[in-house]
Amino acid sequence: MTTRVYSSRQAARISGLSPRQLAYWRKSGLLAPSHCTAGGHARYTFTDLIALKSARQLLDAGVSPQKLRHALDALRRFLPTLQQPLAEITVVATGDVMLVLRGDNAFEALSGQQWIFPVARMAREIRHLQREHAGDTPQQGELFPEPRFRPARQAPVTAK
Amino acid sequence: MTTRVYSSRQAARISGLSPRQLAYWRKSGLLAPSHCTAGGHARYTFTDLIALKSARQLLDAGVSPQKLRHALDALRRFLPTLQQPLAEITVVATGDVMLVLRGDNAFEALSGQQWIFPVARMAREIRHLQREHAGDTPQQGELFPEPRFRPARQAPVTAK
DNA sequence: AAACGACAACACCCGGGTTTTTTGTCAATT
DNA sequence: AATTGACAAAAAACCCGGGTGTTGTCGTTT
Repeated sequence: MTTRVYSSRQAARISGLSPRQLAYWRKSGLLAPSHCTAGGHARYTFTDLIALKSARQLLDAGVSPQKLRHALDALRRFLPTLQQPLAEITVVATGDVMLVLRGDNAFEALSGQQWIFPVARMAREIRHLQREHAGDTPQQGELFPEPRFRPARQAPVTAK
Repeated sequence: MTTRVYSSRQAARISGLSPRQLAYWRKSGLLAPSHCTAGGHARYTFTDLIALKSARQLLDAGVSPQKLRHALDALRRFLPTLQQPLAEITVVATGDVMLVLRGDNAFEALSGQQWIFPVARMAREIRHLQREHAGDTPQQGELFPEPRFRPARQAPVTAK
């Protein structure tokens, strides 16, 4: 099967990024195309496009380019098997953070190797403790009333 | 059923916090016991203990006391039905963020009502795109090898 | 025992100014 | 058509004090 590739202009149009950004990102190593022609022209694969699109979403979410860079550096360092991190994992982000999710666990992409803590385990623990001591916990009607928040900024992501 | 309560000393021992902290937190309104004796002595319920234990974990995760305070203020403001937020919801955190999780969604406890994003939906979307273009994505052996982090830094690579 | 008050040490947050990064525009080159 | 290089503007990170919040310790009080 022939692997369809895209020129920088096409990649820019599809991802919503400027050609200039693609060029700079390529040169600086932030997000380089998987291939290039003999003449040195970029050739983006579909996977690359996913990464670019994800990057765009992260930027829109308020993540600064520098943080994105650091996060990607960290990810590449941690998980060398990932070719194009943004295309292969799930990331949540606001302006301040980038979290990498995997199953029950989550860790922070930015500040390096620090694990968060196992979400589900904690939840299970608490639930268990609560069951043991049923009757102590004040009954709460709605545990979580559908909170309606204003559609502020959108946050993005990517997945494997 | 009699509701078992705990003295401040007991609460401190169980939660791993210092009595001094409990006293200050109580006085400052960060995390006050649900009841107290006629003489003004604290009486922590089991639910309170869960909140205290959770607070401790958050501190251990690098959340500063001030951020914890702000987050709790925010949560109490957003979700007034919650008596003891830390005991009734799931929170993940690193030093920089606190996320409140609920089903597929997540929002940030600190900076207010900003939604992060629908994890599952995005994941589905991307996966769908990839299926359409199957054959393009280079196959990766282990998608996610158990990562063990090394506390070392190294220079980022520049792409050709 | 527990709470309170006062003091001190320490960590953290906020604001302003400086330095670095990122991006746009415009040739020049391949 | 795409990349490169040079320059400038904009944006973000960084550094550094000063003020505030937290916590430990030690008496005193309830």
